[in-house]
Amino acid sequence: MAERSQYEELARQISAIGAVKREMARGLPPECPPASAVVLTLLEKHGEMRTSRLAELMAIDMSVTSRHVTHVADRGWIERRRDPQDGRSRLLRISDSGERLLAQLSAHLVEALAAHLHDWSNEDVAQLNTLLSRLRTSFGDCRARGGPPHETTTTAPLS
Amino acid sequence: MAERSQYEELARQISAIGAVKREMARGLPPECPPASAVVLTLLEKHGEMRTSRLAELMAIDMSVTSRHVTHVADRGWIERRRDPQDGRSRLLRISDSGERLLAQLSAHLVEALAAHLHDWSNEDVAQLNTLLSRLRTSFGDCRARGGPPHETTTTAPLS
DNA sequence: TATTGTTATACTCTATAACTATA
DNA sequence: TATAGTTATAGAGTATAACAATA
Repeated sequence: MAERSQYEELARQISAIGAVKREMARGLPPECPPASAVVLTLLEKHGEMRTSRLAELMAIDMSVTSRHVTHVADRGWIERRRDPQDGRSRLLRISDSGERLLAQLSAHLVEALAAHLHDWSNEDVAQLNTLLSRLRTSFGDCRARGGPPHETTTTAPLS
Repeated sequence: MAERSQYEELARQISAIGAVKREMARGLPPECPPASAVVLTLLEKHGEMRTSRLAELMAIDMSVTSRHVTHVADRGWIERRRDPQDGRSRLLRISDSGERLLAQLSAHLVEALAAHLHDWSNEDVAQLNTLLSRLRTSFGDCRARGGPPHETTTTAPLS
């Protein structure tokens, strides 16, 4: 159990992380807001999935997810088809065009992060990733109750 | 220097932390959006300051800061006066009413965090705070070039 | 002329609720 | 009746640009 002042500090840090987020979002291609990049990233990483699953991974309401999906689908970056086993569901898959865009986004992202985090070791970044993943899990990942804990983490859980 | 996949994972984590942020914001009093809570927290912690300084600490544009300040000032939670030494500047100070509200907010926050993070040790939280602070510093704190690095951190830097 | 703060406008992201279509 | 997804509406947050007052 941590101390009160630590909790207050954590709240401040989380609140202030938005500035980093906005900085990372700078220089995205036109018509590709941050949320679109997230959609493409997740579809590329996890493969074809339903809209509801994507909403879980993004930890946002499905209504919002639906709008983001429409945005990227309208631009041909993903393909959207009916689930043959359930006519209500839609199956989402990244398209070739989306793959190309994502490769571009990823290159830009890595470049930006490498510039800012040049003095971070492999272990530093891994540790931050692990702690952030654990933080999200501790908060129940809010609405993301679908998958097992720590699913989005590539590093081992903190001992 | 970290690896590409770690950078991509970090971008995902930072993007997803918004869900935690929203969860923490739940249950705030009416007329007190998260940004107002941040304003009060910073004025209580750092004491009287100018609007431009507050904008630096919040890492947002001064135009946005001005709106947040007006919101809390309209509700009597802060006092706003002209700087006697520079008629252009405004000096901001938390009021008694603001102090009382902040105490309430803080209690609520600690309660929520304690509930979710009951299995986090003191050291876990401290480490996350340190890494987040360092992350913000590495990103230049964006527009917060005013103060020395790590100023908002209460814990020692990572060795 | 430069700086501090304010206001107007526009954009992104989010949630709730009402709705359609399918199970 | 319940569920997957869509759309309408509203609210919070942010940035840019134009502006006022002061230095």
